[in-house]
Amino acid sequence: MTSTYDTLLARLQLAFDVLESGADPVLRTSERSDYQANGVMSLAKRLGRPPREVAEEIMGHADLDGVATVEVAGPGFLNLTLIPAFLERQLAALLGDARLGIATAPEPKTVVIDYSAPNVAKEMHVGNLRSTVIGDALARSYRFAGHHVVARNHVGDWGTPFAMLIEHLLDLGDDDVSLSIGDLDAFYKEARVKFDSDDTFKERSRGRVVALQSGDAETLRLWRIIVDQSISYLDQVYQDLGVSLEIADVVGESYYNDMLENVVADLDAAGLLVESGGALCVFPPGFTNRDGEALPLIVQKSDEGFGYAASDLAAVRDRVDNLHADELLYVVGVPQAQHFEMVFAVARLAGWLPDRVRCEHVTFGNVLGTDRKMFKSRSGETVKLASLLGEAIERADEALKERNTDLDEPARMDLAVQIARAAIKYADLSTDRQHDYVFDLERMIAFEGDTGPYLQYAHARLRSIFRRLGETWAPSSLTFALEVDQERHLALGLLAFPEAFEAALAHLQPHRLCVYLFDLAQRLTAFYDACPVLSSEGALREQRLALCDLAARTLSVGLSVLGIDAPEKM
RNA sequence: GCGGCUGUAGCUCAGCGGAUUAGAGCAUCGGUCUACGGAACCGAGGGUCGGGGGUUCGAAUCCCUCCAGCCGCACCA
Repeated sequence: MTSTYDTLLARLQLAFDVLESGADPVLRTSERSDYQANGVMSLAKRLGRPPREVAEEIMGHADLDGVATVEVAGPGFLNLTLIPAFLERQLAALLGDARLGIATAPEPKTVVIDYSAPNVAKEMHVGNLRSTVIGDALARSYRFAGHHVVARNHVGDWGTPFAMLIEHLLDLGDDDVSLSIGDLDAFYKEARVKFDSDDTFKERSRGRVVALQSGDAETLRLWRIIVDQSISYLDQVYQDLGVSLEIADVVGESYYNDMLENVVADLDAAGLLVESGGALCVFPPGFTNRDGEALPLIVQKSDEGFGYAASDLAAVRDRVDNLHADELLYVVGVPQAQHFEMVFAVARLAGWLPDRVRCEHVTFGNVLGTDRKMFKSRSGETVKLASLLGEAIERADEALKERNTDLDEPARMDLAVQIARAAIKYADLSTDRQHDYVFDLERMIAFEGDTGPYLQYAHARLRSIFRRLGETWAPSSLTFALEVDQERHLALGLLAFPEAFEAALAHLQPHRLCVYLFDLAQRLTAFYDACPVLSSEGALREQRLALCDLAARTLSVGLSVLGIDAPEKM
């Protein structure tokens, strides 16, 4: 089906084109009417004509028969009101559409999304939360839109830290490995302490780096042990969190080791490589350091080791050449902005990143505590993801107990997990990802307000209607006749799902979808209050059931695209 | 110093390709229904959109400047 928005846009576009080809109608949903087109204002300015006059003229050209009525409002807005028959027809089409009006991409793209990327040797902590949650929401959204998503979990699994860990493992003995690195964090910290305080240990580690990078068999065997252990731990965390990343998506720094020499050689052959202070660098134009001098991207360090710039460049090549990416997305914190700008610039210079490939650093802000400082535990340590989720589950479970639900223990625990994940993910996704946000478990897990659990509850309420219905209800071709304001208001909300979804995707801003879903939930509860469903009769009852069905499906799909569960009961 | 980001109701946030009375949630106060669905709904108060200047018929939104805070600026990723 063609979405309501697209239908209106197409017709307005024809009218705008008459005055200026390609002029954007700037069509938006409106509080004053159903939709409004603001594009007249800027068009009038370009044309040097009075806006109202331009608006009148466009109105004359616009063929909106049977779709909407238009009036010029204020200085020159076009306020559009859908004609009931059209609205009702769109609704009926929506009812029969499993995708709720969202089109499948006509030209599916291969989108490589780099996200999560924890350090393999450490336990996952809040610092990994946003990349993981946002990246997963984007991955799911792209998949739903019909694109081919390749998730890349670019874990830190190489270099000096690993040499250090290997030496530590040797000290402990590797016969009972699961025991010795059972607690990853402790293991890492022990190694770190030795590295910092023990010069012989440090020396051994240095030597071990060389052995690692040159592919020494025994070293690699030990490395494997640590990495495998860590990855299975990571996999558990992703499962607990309900994140779609799989073990196969883990393609860490180590993967690119064999490609690094070619990166250097090819940059050199392209005449881009410059030696500076013993390091091999590329100086992309436009980057300077604090003294105003050209800033290098260091590809190979003076000790001949490779920095992360080298592996990032190798990854670009691999993703473009071997994965045939049309889009590269890097969901990584904003502190790395300059690094990525430089990597992308160098990749473009080297011809590894053709113009046709969209390449974007998807940044995000920090997670803050309620004191507005970086989120830390009471004792000042970084908070582990597992304990964060654990606390959220506990709170959710307590809340469920209070509600005195008839759930048995395992079912209640299962539900608590779904609620906890929703609370944490929604809080992260519902504000503009570029801003910092305050992590306040109490607020985010509340069942009232703009929270994940509230949306889940809105969905569950709808599902309970169908449960109480007793019989199976299937959407059939209905004729709608929306007479109550709240019905119409809800219907308009349902019709607006495609543009909300597409805006979130186009701007890589999941919060736009969150804002939409919360608004829909509010329309829904207002409808609930005003319109009895089960106690109404005949065609009215069918119509209201259909609205409930659509709302439930919209919430369910919307949440699932964000990576949030929509339980049937709460 | 250079570059980037942030500053909107008591609190947490939307809105920022300029435009019709600046929105929401929480909190506060006041209501609603014989609550099949109620963890609901309705309403009210509360904002010189950090300050100042500019562009414009019109600025929270664009430009400049100042203030406050955060981040990055060559061999750790």
